[in-house]
Amino acid sequence: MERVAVLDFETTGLSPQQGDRPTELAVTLVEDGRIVDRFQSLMNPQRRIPAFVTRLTGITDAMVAAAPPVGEVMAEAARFVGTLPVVAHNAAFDRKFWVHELQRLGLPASSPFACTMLLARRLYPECGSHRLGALAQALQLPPCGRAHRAMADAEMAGHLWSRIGADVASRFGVAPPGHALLRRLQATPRAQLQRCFAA
DNA sequence: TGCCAGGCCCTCTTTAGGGCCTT
Repeated sequence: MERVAVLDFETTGLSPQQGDRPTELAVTLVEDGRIVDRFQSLMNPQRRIPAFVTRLTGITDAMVAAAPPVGEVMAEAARFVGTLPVVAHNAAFDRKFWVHELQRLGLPASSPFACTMLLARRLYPECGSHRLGALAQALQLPPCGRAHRAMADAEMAGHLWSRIGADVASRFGVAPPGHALLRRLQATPRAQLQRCFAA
């Protein structure tokens, strides 16, 4: 499979439009089913992290106080990702923070995003939950450490992306599918999947 | 403590409502 950048944000909340900002970003570069490179950094959001988010992620105000500012980390991450296509779990969430922060810096943010959650809903409807951790358990993906930390989740999503590619290749009898084909698949109603690959 | 937003998907739908998923 082609090289992609799988990313995961930890943030102060759900909406950059409401003032929420990233506290941590991890990126794994995945190629042919393997993680070939990694980027990770905490960042200082310059606002308090809600208590329930700290309970969820383990990331505290003290941890990010000593971290570089968001803009510095995002610029470095953008260089690391370059022109690679991007993958994330529930990509709509990560994409809005990626675009919002890069636009603040005046940097381009036009990378296409593929979503492992939308793909998993189509490919694994028998899974009761399509949360990242539940999918990793159901599909017996390799263990990745503490959930809800950026690198663990980026690695987990990378393994899920590789598994999805392998399953699409075997289920539909196609060569290892690329990012563009899987983006087309994630936007195709389940009942039309066979037609998608026959095209 | 649990909410915030927003896109997707399913159904008791389609001129809508509610659950899932991300932090």
